[in-house]
Order: sequence, then C-alpha cells, then structure tokens
Amino acid sequence: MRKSKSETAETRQKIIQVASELFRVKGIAATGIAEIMETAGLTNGAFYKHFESKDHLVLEALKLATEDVVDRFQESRDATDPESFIKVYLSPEHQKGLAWGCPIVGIGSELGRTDKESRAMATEGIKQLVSSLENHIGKPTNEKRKEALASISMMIGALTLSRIVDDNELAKEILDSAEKVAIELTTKK
Amino acid sequence: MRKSKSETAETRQKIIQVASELFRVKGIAATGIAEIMETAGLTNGAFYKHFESKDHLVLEALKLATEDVVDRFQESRDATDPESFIKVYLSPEHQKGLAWGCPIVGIGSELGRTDKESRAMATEGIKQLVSSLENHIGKPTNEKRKEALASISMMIGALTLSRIVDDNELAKEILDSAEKVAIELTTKK
DNA sequence: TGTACATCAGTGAACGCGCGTTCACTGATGTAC
DNA sequence: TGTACATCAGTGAACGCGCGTTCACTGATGTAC
Repeated sequence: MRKSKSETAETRQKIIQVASELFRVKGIAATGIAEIMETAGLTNGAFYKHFESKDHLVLEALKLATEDVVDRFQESRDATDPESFIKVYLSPEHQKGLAWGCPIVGIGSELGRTDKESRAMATEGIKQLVSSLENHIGKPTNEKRKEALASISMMIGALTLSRIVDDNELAKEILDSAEKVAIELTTKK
Repeated sequence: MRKSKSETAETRQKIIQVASELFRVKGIAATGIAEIMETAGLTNGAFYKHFESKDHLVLEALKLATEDVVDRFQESRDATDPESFIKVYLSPEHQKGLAWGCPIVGIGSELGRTDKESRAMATEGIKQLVSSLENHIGKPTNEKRKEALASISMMIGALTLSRIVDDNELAKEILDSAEKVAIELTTKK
C-alpha cells in the first residue's frame, strides 16, 4: 500500500490541516490522534509514518494556523488604515469560525502550556501581527507601538469573551465596542 | 472514618479550592480527579462523597475563582477611578499568578467548551466586572459601557498574550501598553 | 525497457497507562431510647 | 447520661474506556541492473 512521494506529501498536509482545525475547535488536549486520522480518512497507525509524536504535529498545526491568520491580515495590507483587518477580526463570522480562526483565541490558554518550540512559534506570529499593524498606524513613531499592542490585546480579548459569553447580545456589544475603540486608536491623527 | 459535619464541609471547600487552582494552572482537561484529591490530602475514592461528577466540581471551582476575581476588583471600589484595579490586573504578579488569577485567562479557551451552567457562571462574572467598571467611569453614560467593554477586553487579551509570549521584554511591553491605554480610556474626562 | 528486490505508506490489532467512576469495606460520628 | 445502632466520610483496589504509541504485516512504488 505504499504511496507515491507526492501523495505522501499531500497526506501529510491533509493531517496538518485537519489537526489545525480540530485543535482550534476542540482544544489540543481534547483532540486525539485517532480522531485526527479518521477525519483525514486514514487509520491511526499511519500517523507515525508522518510525525514523531503528537507534540511534533501540534507544532506543525500551529505553524499552519498562524500562517492562516497572518495571511488574512496581509490581505488588507494595501489599505491605508488597518480598519478592514480589525473589522474582519471582530466580525460575527470570526466569532463563529473556530476552525479557521485565530489560534491564539481558539487554543488560547493551552498555548502557554505547550513546549518551547510551539510557544516560540506563537510568539513569532504575535510579533508579525504587531509590527504589521504598527506600520499601518499613521502617527508619531513613539506612539505607534503602544497602540498596536493595545489594539491587538483588545481584539484578542474581545473575541475570546464573545465566544465564552452565552448571551449573544452581549457578545455583539463586546465585539462592536472593541471594533470602535480599536479603529479610533489606530486611525485617528 | 466518618467525619463531623463541619469537617466534611471543610473538606468539600478544600477540594474546590485545590481544583480551582489546578484548573487555572494546568487547564481543566489536563487536571485529573486523582491529582486534585491527592493535593487536597485525600484518596480518589472520597471524591464522589462530595460531588456527583467532575463537571459538577468544575462549576463549583469556577464559581470560587470568579468570586476571587470579583472580590479583588471590589477592593478598589472606593477609589474614584478604576486605575488601581487595572494596575493590579495587568501587574507582573498577575502575569505569573496563574493559581489565584483570573479564570477567564487561565482557563480561557476551555471555558467556551464547558457545559451550559459553567458558561452561564462565567457570563455572570463578566457582567459583574463590566458593570462595576462602568460605574467608575466619569463620563457621559452613553460612552461608559463601550469603554468598559473595550477596557476589559484589552486587559484579558493583554494578560493572555503576556502568558503565551516567550519573550519577557515583549510581555512587559504588552502589559504596559494595555495599562496606559486602559487608564486613558476609563479616566479621561 | 523489463525484471527483481528494497522501500515504506497504510492497516488494524495490541501495548501500557491514566482517566473518570464504582465498590466493598472501615470505623468514627450522629441519633434514638 | 449511657448504650446500641444507623449513617456516611474516607480508603484503596478495581472497572471499562480512550489515550498516545508500537508492531507485524501488506502491497504498491521506487530503484538497481
């Protein structure tokens, strides 16, 4: 049942893709290898032909998820202000879109407990987001960074809260408030 | 080996206390009943003399953790502005204080996946924090709520990020930026 | 280009382990007289 | 107040289960001649 090299590479990517979604939806600890492999259309034994351990997959899945989010941000790079990114990040679609959404929110508190490499990966993603947003703020340089950091904190916190709260009216209010303040913070002269 | 009523009540509280700390430090899924009971100085079998299931304990532990945080906030109720609470929430002590800290940050992404009662509990805690902060903002009423929601989102996001990031310099920058902006947002005329 | 053999992706059962939960048992506490 | 019995908090072993991981095996792919 050996597969061709390209098929093997595709399978590996498929596993990473499936894992990155399941981890974001269910959490890392709550997602088993067997479930990942079944969702990818394989049996559990094949897993170790592609990865050394679950931790190694976690790193790859996190890498993919981070790229997802950074790419999504880069799409709005042409805009003269970061308004469009803020709106997409704080949209009702992102509130519901656990599978494709920001891993810092989906995996959130588990991230601080992953191994060194995974945390380094997450840190790198955060730094990219910050400097990317920083470059879009049209203000004196010494204020830019503080406002970029505060805005990103607010966006991540608001999305986290909107997913916890069981009152959808409140969830909307949280997202709207964060959107308003984040836009003011990053676009005003 | 039967214990007196007061001893039984104490034991129950001890289990809840231990669980609320372990859940915040290690996460809910990653904390086992046996570990909780051992930390509380008991063997695992006694657990079900106090709680119907792990889920029931999760609810009680969350309730205690929420009260912790709300109480901590109430302490600064006498202040004319919410500056002191913001500073405590975004302090390096809270960054490191997983065990006694805000459960929304410690348990964060797991909270959205707990049962109905636990989410209702978390929602109630969030609402209390918001309205408490709201009442401290000295501004026209129609702006208060938005700014309270945005500030709390920012504080939660900043603390979450500061715990993920493996670069302590960056962690400090995030906390400082959020502190500055949150104070401006809630205290300026 | 065709044949013979080595490689290895995938299968599916099994491994040890720790999980949440149950259970028979113990013995001090609480209750009834 | 003292005695006899029921209650039940706590013990520690065991339950079934699903976890991450390993393994013997299969058979198509890749490689060497």
